[in-house]
Amino acid sequence: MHQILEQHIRSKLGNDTGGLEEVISYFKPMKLKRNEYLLREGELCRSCYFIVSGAVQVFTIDAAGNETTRDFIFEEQWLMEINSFLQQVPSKEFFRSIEASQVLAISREHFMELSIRFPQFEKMYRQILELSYANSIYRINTFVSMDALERLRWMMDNQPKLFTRLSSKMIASYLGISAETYTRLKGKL
Amino acid sequence: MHQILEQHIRSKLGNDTGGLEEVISYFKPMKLKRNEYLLREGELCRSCYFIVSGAVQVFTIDAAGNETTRDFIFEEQWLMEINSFLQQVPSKEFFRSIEASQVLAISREHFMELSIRFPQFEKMYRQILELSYANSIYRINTFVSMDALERLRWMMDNQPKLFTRLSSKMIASYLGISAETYTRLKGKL
DNA sequence: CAGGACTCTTGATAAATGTCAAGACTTTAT
DNA sequence: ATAAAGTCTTGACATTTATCAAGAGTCCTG
Repeated sequence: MHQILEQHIRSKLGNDTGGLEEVISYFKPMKLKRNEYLLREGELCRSCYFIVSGAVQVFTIDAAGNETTRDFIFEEQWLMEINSFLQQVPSKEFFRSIEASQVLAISREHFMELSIRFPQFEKMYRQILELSYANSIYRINTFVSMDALERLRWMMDNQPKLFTRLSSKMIASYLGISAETYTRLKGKL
Repeated sequence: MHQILEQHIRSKLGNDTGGLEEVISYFKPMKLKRNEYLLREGELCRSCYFIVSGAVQVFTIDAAGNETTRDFIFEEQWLMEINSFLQQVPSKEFFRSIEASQVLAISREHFMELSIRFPQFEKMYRQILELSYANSIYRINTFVSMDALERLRWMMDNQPKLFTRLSSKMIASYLGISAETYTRLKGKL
């Protein structure tokens, strides 16, 4: 598992990766079955996760018990509840595996230490923030301006891989619509 | 104008602000009347902006000509179209002043230079990214899971200041609903 | 392999929201 | 000061989407 993380970091930073072995040594491997929780609402997000294989759903549950999905995290992607992780306040989100997954976890304390000791680690963190933020802006703009059918078309055009890994229920939850509406929209395409 | 930026940076970084005067000297002042554009869809975002006074609307226009607002940026907040700024690809968003505003602008080239030469500048940039990203996540989660009335209630509870500065049309655009629906929802509260 | 849980679909109906039109009012520009 | 443009509201109606219910198929799990 650590080798995949090493390759990932090299692909982000190129060859200027002094101390990479030590950095990687702080990541602890975890194995998840399907439907295991990495984080629940109300808990503190104490770790940053790198998904080596598998997939994790990031979602909230509203007062009526409905799940809505903010994002899916697949292999070679990073995962944290940034507000809870940075401010150590209760998480608003759940993280749950939707496939058997291999994960590398680094504690908040080690993460902060590495950010200070290895400027290249901080640089990579900043790059991940930039990418995540840019993606979240796309999500806001598509979601606020489009109706359900347009959002589905947008998803098919821009994130077709999601359809190969996710159940209809998951896709509906990501689109912010009921499973029934999703079934009906599929019929229109 | 530069003094306000200086205070802002000190409030973010504390006293470890070596080189602050040089950093600030790269910011060029601009004055905007109401309804002037800082950025249009299709253009490259060549600058990062610090709003000294006034307010700017960040919005997109869809195929039907409808405007939807991603965010409002007020005094002492930062503004950029991050994807266009970093990748130098065409912007998807418009930036337009909704009040007469004073703005400090730093070019992409100077921004990159300062990030390399002044680690404290990069640190502040990272803090702004973290905050912006965390805010965008709240926006996604509230928007995807709530209906229009719930979103209005959320906005009144969490961002009451917006109602003191913005027209009904602006608020409706931020909530992702028509102006007529906004009028009717107000009647329910 | 048998039962139970879950998924997907379809129908009927209700609720939410958009669109179009019109009028009163306010702001802006000349 | 006045005309033009924009804002806010209300009504009528159409469209979109949710909710509830039921059934067929699938997948776990003991």
